[in-house]
Amino acid sequence: MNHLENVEKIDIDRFREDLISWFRHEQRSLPWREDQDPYKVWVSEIMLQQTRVDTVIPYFLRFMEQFPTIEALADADEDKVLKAWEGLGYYSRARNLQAAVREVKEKYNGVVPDSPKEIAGLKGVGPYTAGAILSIAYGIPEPAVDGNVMRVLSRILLIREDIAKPSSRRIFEEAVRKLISHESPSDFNQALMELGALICTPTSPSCLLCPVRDHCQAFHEGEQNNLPIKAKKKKPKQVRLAAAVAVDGEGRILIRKRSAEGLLANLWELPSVEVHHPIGNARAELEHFYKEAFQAEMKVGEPLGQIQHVFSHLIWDVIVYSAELDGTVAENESLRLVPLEGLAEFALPVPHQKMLALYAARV
DNA sequence: AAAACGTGGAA
DNA sequence: TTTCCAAGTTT
Repeated sequence: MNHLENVEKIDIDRFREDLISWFRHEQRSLPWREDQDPYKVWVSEIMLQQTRVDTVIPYFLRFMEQFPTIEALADADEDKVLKAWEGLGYYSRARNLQAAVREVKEKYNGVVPDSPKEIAGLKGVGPYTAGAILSIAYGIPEPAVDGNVMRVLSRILLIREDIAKPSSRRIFEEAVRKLISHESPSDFNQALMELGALICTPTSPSCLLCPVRDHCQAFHEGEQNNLPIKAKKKKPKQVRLAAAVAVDGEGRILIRKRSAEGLLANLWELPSVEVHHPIGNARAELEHFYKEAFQAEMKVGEPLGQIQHVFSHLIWDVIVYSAELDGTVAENESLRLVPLEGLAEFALPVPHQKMLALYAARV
């Protein structure tokens, strides 16, 4: 099936003009739109991956204040970068961004490269982000196909591919290559995304306000509410955990740094163990775990409460206990005893913030 | 190709 | 309450 045949039905010159003209009048004022600094464009694009604009804004402002340049970010401690990212989610974005910035500093003399090959080779920069930086920062006519663009073009071009499939992106990239303005690639790409965010929304698109309604084949067919086609995602898996807020004689809480790989990599946490359903003597399992992992003798007290946290692919149900450490625990790079007030210095993921809130409510 | 990888807000 | 999602990338 040739998905691009409908491109031929578009009056491309008028489409570009209607779209870009709308964008120039109606675009939102956003912090990363104040200039075209490739570093700022880059940081904003990474933060915006799978994340709402309103969520990103305060993080972006703080991040640019703390790490204003490629040099500043390259020279920062990873712990500081993760702390700045705390609460944003998908933390590998932060670690990959810093790794990539360090590569730009060393290999490209601190200048974000402007070739598709070089920029796509950077950690955390996939096909979307590469196209976004090239077009927005450098004015190069490359596709930047995100979820917005696939939704908008699936309607305008009446493309019935499942946009949840990895292979679909290629089809939309080919469409963009035919449609994109070579005079204003930045405005064109951003306009497609802005249209998706403001007008051509997932449910109940505002077709009556749409600047390119006349070009939209889904609107013409009355199909705008049936597109895009998108497969449902599967439900997250349930995981039951037991965690302890383990306090030593001086009121300090035992925290540890998570593994460098996988979920919440390199963030700090209250140590926890998975408890398997009916078996569970969670209290005994926790004491055993602390002894094995930290050589810590610990008396587990009463439950402080239970928290639930929903990730994209799993659900944590955590029973949280208070506990008292007997004697000393040897601190090291990834194991620390920290007073409650001192925890603000550490990057803790949201579920562990919730667990700590149960403890903080008692003291 | 499919699964891992976070979070908070909207429908 | 439940589902879906919001400017994706990596493995």
